[in-house]
Amino acid sequence: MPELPEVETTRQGIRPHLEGSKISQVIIRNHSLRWPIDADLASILDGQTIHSIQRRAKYLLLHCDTGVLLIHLGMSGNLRILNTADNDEVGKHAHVDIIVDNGHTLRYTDPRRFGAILWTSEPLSEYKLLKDLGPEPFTDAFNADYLWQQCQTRRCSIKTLVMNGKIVVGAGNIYANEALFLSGIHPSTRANTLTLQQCNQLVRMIKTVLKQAIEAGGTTLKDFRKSDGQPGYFAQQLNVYGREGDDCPKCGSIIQHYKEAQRATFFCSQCQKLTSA
DNA sequence: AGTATCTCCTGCGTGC
DNA sequence: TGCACGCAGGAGATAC
Repeated sequence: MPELPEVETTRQGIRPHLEGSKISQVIIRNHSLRWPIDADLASILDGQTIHSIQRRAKYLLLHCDTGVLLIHLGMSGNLRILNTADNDEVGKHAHVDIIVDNGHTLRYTDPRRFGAILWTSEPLSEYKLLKDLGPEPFTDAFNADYLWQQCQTRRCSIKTLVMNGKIVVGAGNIYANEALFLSGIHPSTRANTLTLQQCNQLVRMIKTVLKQAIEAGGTTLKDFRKSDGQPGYFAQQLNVYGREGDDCPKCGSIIQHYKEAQRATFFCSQCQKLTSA
């Protein structure tokens, strides 16, 4: 399941093959993603140059001549770089091919179709899906004071808060679990009861765990593959996520599992005490 | 404004 | 072996 590290890994993988290239053909086999793909997308993109590929939250942004192509991988989306000449077998869920003039094809595959491919020619700062997003986790804007301020007016659990893209982007379920474990904070702790010191620790751990995951090439649980088809290796570094019943790597207690706001939540009851309800 | 719930979809694991 | 079923999950939409 692609979270920020997986999206960033994908960006780094596809960028060298696409930046500066010109789109020569777009094949859309299935328009039905989370939102329907623009019926005119193929003709809009035809002949445009991909100038740069950036990332905002979990959106990949392909800056073209007259606008930006936004790609979200959803739950099961995946981008691969293929050699156009190879004529690779088109899988059941290979919904879109973007063929460029340097011999490469960008193929979007997404079994669950929770992802999105959207076109916009308006400034990104005004684009609906991006304008209300919180800071990127690696920027200085995401710091202890900021998080603590955000916590003050909210009674939701700290795990829910951290996963809220309006607070900070990129901390999905896996990494929220991991960062809370490394911070020694119980996932159900009410946000407005966190101390500044806890916020400081949590901010540092979110940055740390996301950075380590990017360095490992992302987390491959079921279906994530990097753009070259290889899995990421961060799953081997997970302390609590998916490890219900295992020994806590810090203290040896048993890792617990429950649902917090509909999401699978893992923690160590010794290392992550609930300080207040 | 903040929070909880619903929703999209397919593949996989489980139990019979 | 096969089927029915439940579940996972990012994040926008919707209802309080």
